[in-house]
Amino acid sequence: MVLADAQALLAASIARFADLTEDELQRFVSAFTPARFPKKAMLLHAGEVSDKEFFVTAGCLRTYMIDANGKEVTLSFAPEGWWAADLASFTQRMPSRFHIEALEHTDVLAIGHNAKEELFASVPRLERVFRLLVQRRLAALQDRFVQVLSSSAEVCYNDFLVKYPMLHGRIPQTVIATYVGITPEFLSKLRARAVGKGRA
Amino acid sequence: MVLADAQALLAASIARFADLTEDELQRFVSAFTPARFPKKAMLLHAGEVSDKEFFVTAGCLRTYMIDANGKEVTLSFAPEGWWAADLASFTQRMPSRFHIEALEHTDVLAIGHNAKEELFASVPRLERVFRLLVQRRLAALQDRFVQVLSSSAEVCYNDFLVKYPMLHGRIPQTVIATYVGITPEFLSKLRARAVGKGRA
DNA sequence: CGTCTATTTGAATGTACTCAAAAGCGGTGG
DNA sequence: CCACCGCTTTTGAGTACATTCAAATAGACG
Repeated sequence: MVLADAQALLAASIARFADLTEDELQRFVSAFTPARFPKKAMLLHAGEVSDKEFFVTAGCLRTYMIDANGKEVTLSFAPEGWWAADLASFTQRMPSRFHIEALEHTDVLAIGHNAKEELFASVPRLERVFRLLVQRRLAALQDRFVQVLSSSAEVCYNDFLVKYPMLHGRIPQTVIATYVGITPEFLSKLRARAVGKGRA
Repeated sequence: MVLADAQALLAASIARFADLTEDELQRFVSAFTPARFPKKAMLLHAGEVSDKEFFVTAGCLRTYMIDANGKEVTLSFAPEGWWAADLASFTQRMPSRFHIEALEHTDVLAIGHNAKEELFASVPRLERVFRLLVQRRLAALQDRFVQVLSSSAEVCYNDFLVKYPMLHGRIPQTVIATYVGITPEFLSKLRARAVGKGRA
């Protein structure tokens, strides 16, 4: 993807939240630095203090953690047009509990802590934009949380398919299982059952 | 609780996030209106557009929803010093998916949508403070989410006890069960087992 | 006390897990 | 071109965790 296209995607994703002037949008976009990562690259290791927020313009990132039993738990995927970051670590300068990994060859626009603070100083209205963005993420996580707490594995898996249709066939089932919160073996059995019921 | 004490609690809870002047703090606190609710009062019904954010100064609120199968799922409790609100509904003016209920006779300081916007206009730095507050809530929910997805019911219940020690004995077990994500019967069995292991 | 609701207990069932092994699939070298 | 390797996915048997439904018991409140 050409850099200008990536920047346009970023600008579009933020423009929904506030009426920014051309100049403000320009300053916003140019605060980000492009970067690309090969498949399996680790963009953040648990224990590090995160200094980047990533906006994905191509490929896909995964944010996950290792639980007390050594099992991976996937918090979210970030395909094109989505954000990935450990905000707690980024904002509060504390060690991250999450890993961020490239599931594919992935292009991002990244912004560091200092650049973000300077951006806020330069365009104070963005403070509000980012608050709204974080609130959306909170609302989205609330949804997912309530669903996991109240639904069967089958429902959660179907929800993954609906929520991330663009990831169909791009992600190994072992990884999807860590998102749904089940074992890969059981996910395989769910899929077999779904085929029997007439779904591909 | 005397109003002044309640306001002091609110001021203290916000002062951790930014160095505000006396004047700013004063404007912040006086944007809130005190209110009190009897046990079982509904502060917000799902389907309504939420127009209040609540800061609890005495008693306890519960934020929950009814899932597709008609079961209650508790997102969070808000005892003294905690916040309760459906931010998605409040910010985006959309129908709430959550109910907010008083589990006890509860005193709050409440702020409506207009008052909050005026407050932001009057003290722009608060925009940042609220962003940080929301980020904390997001981080807290991430923790809880990962735990629910990766831990047994027993671990989740113990975590409730650790997280909300001040609620010990104040909340019916049927409600705690909706927080942990299990049936009240099974929670009872967990407790029986814990007693056998030597815990009260 | 009696009534209402909350909690506990028990038996049968279902959902998802573990462990083990087999099958599929893409790449690589002979 | 195919035989083999390593990795992912599937299948199966046995087990553990949690649920449902039903009934007994305990607490709270008038």
